[in-house]
Amino acid sequence: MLERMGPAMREPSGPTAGIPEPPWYRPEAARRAPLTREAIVDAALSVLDAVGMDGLSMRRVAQELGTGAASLYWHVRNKDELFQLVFDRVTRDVVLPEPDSAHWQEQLKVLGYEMRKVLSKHRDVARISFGRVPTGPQMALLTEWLFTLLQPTGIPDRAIAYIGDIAGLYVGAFCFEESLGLSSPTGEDLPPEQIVEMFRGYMESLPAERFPRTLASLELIFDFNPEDRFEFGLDLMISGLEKYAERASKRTTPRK
Amino acid sequence: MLERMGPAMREPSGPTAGIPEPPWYRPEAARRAPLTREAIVDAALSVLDAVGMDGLSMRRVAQELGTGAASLYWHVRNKDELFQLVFDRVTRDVVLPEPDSAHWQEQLKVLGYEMRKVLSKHRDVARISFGRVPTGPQMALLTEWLFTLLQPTGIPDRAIAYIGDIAGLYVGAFCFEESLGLSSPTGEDLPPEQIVEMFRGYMESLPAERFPRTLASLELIFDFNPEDRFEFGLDLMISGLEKYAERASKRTTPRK
DNA sequence: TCCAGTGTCAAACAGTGTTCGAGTGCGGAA
DNA sequence: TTCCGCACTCGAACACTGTTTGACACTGGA
Repeated sequence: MLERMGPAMREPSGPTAGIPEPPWYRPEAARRAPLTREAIVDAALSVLDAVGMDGLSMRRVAQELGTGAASLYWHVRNKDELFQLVFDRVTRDVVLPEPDSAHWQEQLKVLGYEMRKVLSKHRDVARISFGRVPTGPQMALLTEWLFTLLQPTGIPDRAIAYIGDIAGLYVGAFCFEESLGLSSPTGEDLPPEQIVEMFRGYMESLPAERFPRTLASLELIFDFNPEDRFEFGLDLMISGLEKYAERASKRTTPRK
Repeated sequence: MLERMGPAMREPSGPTAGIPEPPWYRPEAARRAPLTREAIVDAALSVLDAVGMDGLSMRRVAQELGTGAASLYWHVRNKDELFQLVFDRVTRDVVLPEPDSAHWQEQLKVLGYEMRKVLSKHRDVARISFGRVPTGPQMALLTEWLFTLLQPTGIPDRAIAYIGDIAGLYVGAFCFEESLGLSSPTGEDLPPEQIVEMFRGYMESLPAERFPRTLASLELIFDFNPEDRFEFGLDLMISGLEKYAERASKRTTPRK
């Protein structure tokens, strides 16, 4: 007695149920793309956009592909590797301008914005990216680009090596926090504006004699403009770097 | 027929098994501290140190307290609130020096180190902290401290409001990444030095004609000295801030 | 003596990542 | 043509997870 049916007979029940289909008509194969790493990453990205990182389960990704969770494990070692693949796929989209050392400040800023754009393109990708290093060609290209851009400015190599790391950390962290939104400290999930209101109410209740400056600047503290804040951080790092460049150029062309 | 036994009879099996104990001798009550929010947070911290954030489950925390998971939910809304409580508890330990505007650079650095110290005291706390805002008195004190320290330097209020945010982001992100360690891009878990070796091997295999600078600086790129890197980032932000202070002091006491 | 309220907790629920092993179809060798 | 091994699929199961339910115990006050 046959317990398992061939693919042609595994059709949804209906008026044609039980009637075998001709062997050359294989609806499953036609309906879905072949199961490859690429296809799985695509599916994972759709799921991510639809339900976010917390909602993404192997079963959900498999469902997107019209198959079962176990099938994914032939192509992917585990969920973490899948996330890494998603991350690698997404970071492929970073495009770097031709390095121009004369305008290194602007170009660093462009890099920052570019990374932010890419991390914000798909939901929760920033969260996935965090604590993950882009391995592969993309990282190599970026490293070379950074050195090409900054070496002529006199910034020491060690600082260049560090800045790549730290800028990545900053942009990643910023986007991560942004994508998380703020969560209620009491654990319930409330609309964000209500949470902000909670915070604000608490801050306003502080005793004026102990917190005069905080209270006077409440407007600024609660004026969350992500664009400004992001740019401020970038500017901070870039003008920090300028010191290295200046010091180096002074050494090269002393004016004394 | 009694299906449930009283606490005095739920003793571990052994030679005394089955023999009732006098009612005034209640070993459970004596053995464990009363179940309070404080006690739960304590237990969570021990569990965290023992098995890390991924290993921490409500059942595990309950076990630490000699009870069941359900009991925790009377005191704590959910796991997320428990994490927030742990975070609040840990950040209470941040101590700030008396603000001294004449040495604001050093003091900002001290703040950075202090935050890093606190986040590194317990395992995975940095991970928990991320995307979480310290609410409550600690945040208020820190905000007031920052304004007190920086307003006399001429740094504009808006920049002060931003820097608190961004510095927190930086330190949190740094410790987070540090606490994660690096994870293999293929998802298997390997000893860190082996992963570094993988990366390095890949980088060394790059074609020399396209990646001359990267290859020349490989030593620097793979010289991961966390202390240096952390300090570099702090310095970057602080010297970035100095520009604001300089500009402001020039405006106040013009030398032209 | 009763009662309301605070607190406890076994059992169950719906979900997770991952593994196992039986089963499939296909390319190529015999 | 027959057969075999291999790449691949996937239902079922395992050992977990966070959280809810509802019955129960205990305590202080009326």
